[in-house]
Formats: sequence, C-alpha cells, structure tokens
Amino acid sequence: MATILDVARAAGVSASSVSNFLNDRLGKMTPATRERIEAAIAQLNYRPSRVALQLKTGKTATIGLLVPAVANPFFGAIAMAIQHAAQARGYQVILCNTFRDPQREREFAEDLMALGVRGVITGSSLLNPEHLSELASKGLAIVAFEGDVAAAAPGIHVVSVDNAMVTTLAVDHLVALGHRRITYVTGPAQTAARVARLKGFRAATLRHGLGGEACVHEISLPQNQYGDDMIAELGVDAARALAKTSPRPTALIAMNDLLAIGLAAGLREHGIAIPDDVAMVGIDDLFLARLMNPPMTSLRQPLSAMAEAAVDCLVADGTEAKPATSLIFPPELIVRQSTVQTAG
Amino acid sequence: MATILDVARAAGVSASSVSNFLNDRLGKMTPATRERIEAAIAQLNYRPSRVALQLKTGKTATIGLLVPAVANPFFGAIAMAIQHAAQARGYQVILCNTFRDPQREREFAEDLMALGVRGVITGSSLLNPEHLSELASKGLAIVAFEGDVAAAAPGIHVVSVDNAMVTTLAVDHLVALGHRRITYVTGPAQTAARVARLKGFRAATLRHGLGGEACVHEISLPQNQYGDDMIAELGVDAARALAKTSPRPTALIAMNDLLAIGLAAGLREHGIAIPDDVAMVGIDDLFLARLMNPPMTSLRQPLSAMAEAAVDCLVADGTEAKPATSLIFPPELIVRQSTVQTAG
DNA sequence: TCTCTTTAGTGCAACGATATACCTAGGGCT
DNA sequence: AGCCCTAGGTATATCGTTGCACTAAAGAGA
Repeated sequence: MATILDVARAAGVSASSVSNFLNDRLGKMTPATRERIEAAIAQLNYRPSRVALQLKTGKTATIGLLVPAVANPFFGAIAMAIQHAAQARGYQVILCNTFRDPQREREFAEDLMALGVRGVITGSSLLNPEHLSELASKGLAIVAFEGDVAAAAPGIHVVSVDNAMVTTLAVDHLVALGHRRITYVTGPAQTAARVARLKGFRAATLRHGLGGEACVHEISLPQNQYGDDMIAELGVDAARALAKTSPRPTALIAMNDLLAIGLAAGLREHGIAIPDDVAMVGIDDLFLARLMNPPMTSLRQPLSAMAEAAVDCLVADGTEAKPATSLIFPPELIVRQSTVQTAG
Repeated sequence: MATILDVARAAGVSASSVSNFLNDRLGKMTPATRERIEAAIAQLNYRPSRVALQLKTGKTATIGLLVPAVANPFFGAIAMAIQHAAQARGYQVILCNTFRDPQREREFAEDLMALGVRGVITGSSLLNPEHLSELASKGLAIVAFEGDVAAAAPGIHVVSVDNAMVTTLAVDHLVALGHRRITYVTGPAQTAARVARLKGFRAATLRHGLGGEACVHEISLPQNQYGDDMIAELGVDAARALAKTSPRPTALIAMNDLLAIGLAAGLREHGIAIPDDVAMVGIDDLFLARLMNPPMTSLRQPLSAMAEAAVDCLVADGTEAKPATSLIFPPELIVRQSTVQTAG
C-alpha cells in the first residue's frame, strides 16, 4: 500500500502539501503542484490509511450497531437501513449480535469504544439501560433505536417509532370494524418497546370502554435464553392456548409480525380461519406480512427515515456534546386481508 | 480514555513494561511489578486503543462482510453466523450491503482494504469475480461464501455448501416419492450458486431418466435492479404462470426458501394445494420453512460450521500467503409436510 | 535599496501503541 | 577483588497521518 510519503516523493512535494491537498486546504497551492499531486495519487492508486487518520484525529468514520440477532428479519431490516444511511454519510457499520444479554451488550460497547467508534446504535434497548448509561457518561454516544421518550437516560438519544401509538392504531382499527373481544399477545416485558406497546393497548381499550373483553396474553420465555428467533414458534404454542379460551377473542394483536406468523400457523392447525373466525394485526410490517395467507394487516415503522435520523445523531458535529435528543416517528397502518376480507 | 502512559505512571513503571505485560511477555517481570500494573489497569479501567495497535502492527482484528442485503433472512442468518464466529476469535465484523452491484462491491472492498481489514467474506459471489480478483492480487484476502470450486479464482478462497448436491438431493427425494414431472424454479443465472444448483438439477433429472418431464422455469428480474427482497413476490407471479401450464408439474423445487414462500402464496391463490396437488421443496432451510403452511421440506446448509471455516481462513496466521482453499460442505435434507403428508 | 507583506510550501511534534536495543544492579565464579 | 552474566526494566524509533509554526521567495511601497 502506498503511503502519503510515496505520493509526496512521486509529486516532488512534501507530505504536508499532499495532506493539505487531501483536506481541501487548497487556498495555498499552485494549480501546477495541485495537478502533480493529483497525478501521483492516481498513478499510485493511493488511498489514505483510515487507521492512521483515526489515530491522529481521534475521530473514526465508524459506528457500532448492537442488535439482538440479525437473523431476525426485523433486525435484519434495521441493520440494512442503518448501514445504508451510514454509507451515504461515509461511515462504516460494525455489527454485533447481543442476544439481549446485558453483559454481552456492555462488552461489545466497550470493545467498540476501544475501536474509537463515533457512537453506537442499539437496535433494541433493554428495560434498564444502566450498563449503557454508564458508558454514556464516559463519553460514548449512544442512540436507542427502540423504546420511548422515558427511556432516554442522560447521554442516550432515542430514535423510535411511537410504540404506544402502534397498538393504539391497531385497537382503533379493530374497534372500527366492530371488534370488542380483542386480545394482545406479547412476550415478557423485557424491552422498552414491549412495555410501551402494552401500555398503548391498555389505554386504547380502556378509552373504547372495553373492560374484561380486552385481554393480554403474555408468553413466557425459557429462562435466560434468547428467544427472538424462536418467537414465531412460541406463537404456535400460544395459538394452541388461545384456541381453547372461551369466549374466544374475535381479534388478535401480536407484539410483532414474527409472533403473528407463529400465531397464524398455530391457529390454522386448529382449524381457526383468519379473518373469518379471528382477525389478526401484526406490528413492524416485515415484507413477510404481505406474503402471508391471508396477507396480514400490520403497522409499518418508517425505518429509512429513522435510520437516517439515528446516524445523523452520531455523525453531526460530535465535537460539542449535544443534549440527548428524542425523535419519535409515527407508525402507519397497512390494512390487508387478515382484518378485512376483500372481494375476490 | 486512559492511555498506556497513564497506566505506566500509575504503576510507577515505563510504558514498555506495561506493553510487555499486555503481550504476555511475563518471563521478565517481578510478581510485584506485575501486580502493580494489573492494579493500575483495573483502577483506570484501561483498554488498549485498537486503533493505535492497528497502526503499529498493521494487523486489524476486523473482517469485512459483503452481502447483497441483510434484510434478506438468508443473508441475515449468514451475517449472524459469521459475526458470531468472528467474535469467538476476537474479531469485529464490518457489514456492507452490495445489492449485487459489482461497482458497489468493489468500492466497499477498497474501503475495507484502506481500513486494514484482515480479509473480506462475500456472502454471494457474482458470476465473474474479476472486480474482486484484482483486489485479491493486491493482497486482500477474500473468501467467497457461496459458489463452487470452479469459482475459486487465484487468491479467492471458497467456503460453500455443495450447491449441485443440494438440487441433486431434492430431485432424489421427489423421485423416490414417485414424482416425475418436476419443475425447478430459479432466478436468472447471476450467481455461482444459482448456476451450480441448476446444473445439479439437470444432471440429477437426466440420471433418473426424466426427459421433457423435468422443466426449468426461469424468473426474469427487472433489469438493473436488485431483487432479493422481492424474490418472494416474484414467486407469487411465477405461481400464476405455473398454475396455467399443462400438464402441470407434480412437484416444484425452488431456488431458495424465499422464492418458495412466494410460490406457495401464489399457488394458494389459485386453489392449488401443497402437497396434495403439488409437492414443494425449498433450499436453505430458513427458520421460516418450518412455520409455513404446510411446513416445508428444505435443504439445510451447515451455516455455523461454514462461518467458522470462513473466518478461520482469514484469521489463521495470515502472515504466510496461504494457497486458495476450497471447502465444500454437504447439505442436509429436512423432510416436512410439503412433500410428505404425515398423519394428523 | 531596504523593509514589509503575502503566498507557497515545508519541518516537526504529536496520536497510542510495539519491540528492538540498550542499561543497571546484584550475584556467582575464579 | 575483578569479571561477567542475567534478570528486570527502560529509552527510543516507528507505524501513516495531521496541522501548527515556520521559512523562502517574490512583489509592493517608500
């Protein structure tokens, strides 16, 4: 690999001049030298060493991304949106799978700090972000990509869909269709997003005057085990339990699309048809929602816009310690046949 | 952030001694000093700067991962397996979405080179890897995580499932069940894996004496557009076309599970039942295969083992330029109800 | 002609680690 | 006593870049 010194020699100038050229300090430079430097760079196919640059400036063009598991299509979608946004701004993304283990999450964040990343985006924030806020106080910029405003600890930015509004819209939609016996199926309250969604469900059903008709079915996970890639399977089991309840709910809202897929599979096994016997609403609007049988109504998060906002939080002039921001995006209801049987 | 000098001062020794301690050159060191250094490190919560280390040694604990799009659950699974394997060896993974654009792929690889990565793993190798082999000749270690032995250009390692065997096993399975009119549904021959799978299908059907009964249905993609996240949707359209063919095939093999999901959805729209009207075999065995209705027979790739092998290719003593290796892993047939109706 | 300013470009000390070559006691040997 | 060896530890150059402080040369003004 050619270094800045090789270029300087080839152009017959000093390394400083090449550096000046590279950093657009063109004010003081004859067009002639400028051209010689350009030619030398092209000829040697020179690219400045990012490593040296990082060491010198202390600033990396790198951000860390913590997700429970990219194999989960939802986090895959997030990872893609964030990498895409980062790349547009000249940044690289380092990927970490945390399996929702706070210990692991903390270790990753420390490693990333030693790597000199510009900041870290966590795809899913655990309920008590103590392990992260400690690092935040040490100067690590952190963006929680999920959760709600309340979760904004000092030094932790929040960029998230409005999780309470997600379930609110789902309930409103179902009530408008005449449903009253609505059950919300969720996993344990491990993450800020789950808590907010549950809260939204409770508030919305209360507002609509649904008392005992609105139920919450909480799925328990095997202890100390990461479950996102098995959430769908747990949904299959949950459907078994729901099939037996009496009176049966006329509509289900699932904590997310993956769970909904499992629920749908389980219901089918018991001969319960969607939407005729029970309506179903998912959350996240994965591309899979559209491909289900029947296609599933879901609530879409504006992932691209959110990813751009999250990256901007970290990229934009990090010199001055910015106050922790909270950006909440509205979800969008995408109606499909799992709640409304269309003609044909 | 504390530096090695801060630690040295706190322990009352020189930076050299701290460095010796950090690098397990303990032979020459009094237990007393050793303890003082340990204490200082703990007290300051010191972590060596990876950046400085990289600059000095020239070796990074970082590998690059190029995938078409992590939002695709298959590449999500690959990304997770590779990140996991890398982490176990103390390495970080930098993620890039290439959208199968050779131009973009090349630029990413160059950026990664400037970053000093130990090597690059490409999750999907395009048919002509010229743009990469040029970089390989400049000293970039590359592992193609897909493709076949033939794709091994100089300097490019190959770690892949045996793609010809994948379709061979699928055909053997269906023939054993009595099928003869088998159609292989595939996308355009853009990648080495797709070509190898198609070749395997042709060879296997020929061997079984299936002439015109064995068909290939190639789906065309919109020109110059990345299609992995829409593959499933294209499957829906393809099912429409297949439903009209006469005589209709009794079994379908899909290029991958995502396409199979789309096909299944499309067939259902036309009242064609799986497996009663047509049997279906997917490839990759995504976790979604198990959740389909009915659960889908698929061919599993040993991703964890493959990921470990790929990372080892790059990590293991990269000082001596190793000859390009080719590691081919056998797939495993997972039989489910899309080919065999089980009782119940 | 001499100074002063401006312009174009260079020298050098960092950034945080590593590792080679060096130094310094203390102890054993003759 | 004189010598050398060695264990234990340190001084220093270096990796590739940056950017401040500097200089050399040229033109302007008196």
